[in-house]
Amino acid sequence: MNGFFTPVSTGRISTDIVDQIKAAIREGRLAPGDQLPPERDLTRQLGVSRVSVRDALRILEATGLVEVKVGARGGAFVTAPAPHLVAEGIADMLRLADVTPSEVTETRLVFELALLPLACERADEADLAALEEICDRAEAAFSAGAYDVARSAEFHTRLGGCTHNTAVALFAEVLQGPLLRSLQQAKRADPAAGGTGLLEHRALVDAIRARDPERARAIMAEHVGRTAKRIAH
Amino acid sequence: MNGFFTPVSTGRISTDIVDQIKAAIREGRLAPGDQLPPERDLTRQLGVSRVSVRDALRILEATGLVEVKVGARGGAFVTAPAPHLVAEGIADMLRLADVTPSEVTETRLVFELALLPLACERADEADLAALEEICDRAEAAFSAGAYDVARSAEFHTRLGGCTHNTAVALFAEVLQGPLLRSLQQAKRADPAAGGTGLLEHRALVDAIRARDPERARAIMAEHVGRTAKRIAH
DNA sequence: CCTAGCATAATGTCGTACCATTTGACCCTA
DNA sequence: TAGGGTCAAATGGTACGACATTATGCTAGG
Repeated sequence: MNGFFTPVSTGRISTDIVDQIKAAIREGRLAPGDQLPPERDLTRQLGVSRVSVRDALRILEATGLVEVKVGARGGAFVTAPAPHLVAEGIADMLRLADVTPSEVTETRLVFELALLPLACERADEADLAALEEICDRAEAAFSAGAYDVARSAEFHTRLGGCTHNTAVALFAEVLQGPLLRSLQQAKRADPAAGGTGLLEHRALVDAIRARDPERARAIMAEHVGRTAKRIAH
Repeated sequence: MNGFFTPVSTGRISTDIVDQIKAAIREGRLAPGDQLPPERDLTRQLGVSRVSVRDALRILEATGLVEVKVGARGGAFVTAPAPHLVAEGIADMLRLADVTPSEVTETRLVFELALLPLACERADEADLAALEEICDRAEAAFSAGAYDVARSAEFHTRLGGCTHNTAVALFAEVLQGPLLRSLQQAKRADPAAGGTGLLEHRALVDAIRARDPERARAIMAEHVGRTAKRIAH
């Protein structure tokens, strides 16, 4: 006699709508760039009120699955992926989880060391050129006294891109974000540290160009290791 | 709980509210478990309409920062971290980003290999016991023909916990989720593979108990490497 | 014929009022 | 004391209207 009745509806209408649209995306009925019907149309098609539709769109937007533009020819568009949104979400979570900056730095140490062999193997000329260019700009900024951790993060993020593995690149980027705030304070306390870091960035590019994972690992261990020491825990 | 929030001005109102509450959480004025004022109170405190407040709550909920309960004594509560929410978000994102399962597996390979030295160094008796216990249950399930990738994921997630680094553990967990679907298909194609995997899990625990990072790395490389091969890309 | 500027329509955003639903707390009775 | 019923607090949902923003097309003047 069990199992005769099934739950009639899952609590909230908006989550139903979200699930429907997510499913449509998963199954390829909606692809990035596609436009969803206007709110007022969805209201009619789904037989719900505009508020519910809006709620659903807010959720999808927060998840990074759609982007909403206002005005004529506006509306909800299925987005190409927006890594920075996920990065921010993870950052929020890390903060809530009472993750200490030193823990994040340790994670960086582990992860960036591990991806170096891949980077050495796969980096192409475009990658190397991009890294060099970042170094150039960073050094110019340093001379002008405008160097900050954001530039350093740019280098490390691009380094992740050298693996030509989207997932690795995404995580590399994510690991930069949460740190910026606490690092920015550390940097002010020790403004000279930036110069050494820049030299190491250069050396790192050379090691990758030479396809020498061991040398790259040694440099990176020193480089991020010093950052770890600079962070009081 | 009065006077916590100030009226808003620019852009989309809901995002302003989200930012205010996020800031309150970041600065510790709101901690996990705390309850936000009711929608209608926030409406008055912020000088906006319920629609905006609701939008903000939906966004915060989708981000995993608050949980909304209905009914008396209900309302919006700042949540303890909800890794599975972010994991799901990342899964969606990875799908959209055209990340192939083999790319995710490669990331796992890189990351899990790198965290082994930490795990070997820091695993305590409780960690080892937990891993053994997972192995026990997995083997029992295997004998009963009920072994699936979720059990394997459990082992790998707990392995991340052995580093005693919250951030590392979180990433290890997150990396399991997106794969489950595609792996489930692969497993069906080769049901015998599970047994070998279980033996390797045992061997891995032994290596960690012996504080032998090299042996652990060798086993893990073989273990995840075979998974990588099993995934067509 | 071409261009600047304005009118218009499409679309999301915000506000208000009202009713429905859920759920815990309290009280009342057997 | 146990059980159930009622109440109140809170979110969930609907309807309608007004406003803001933007692309497009039309018109008037050069």
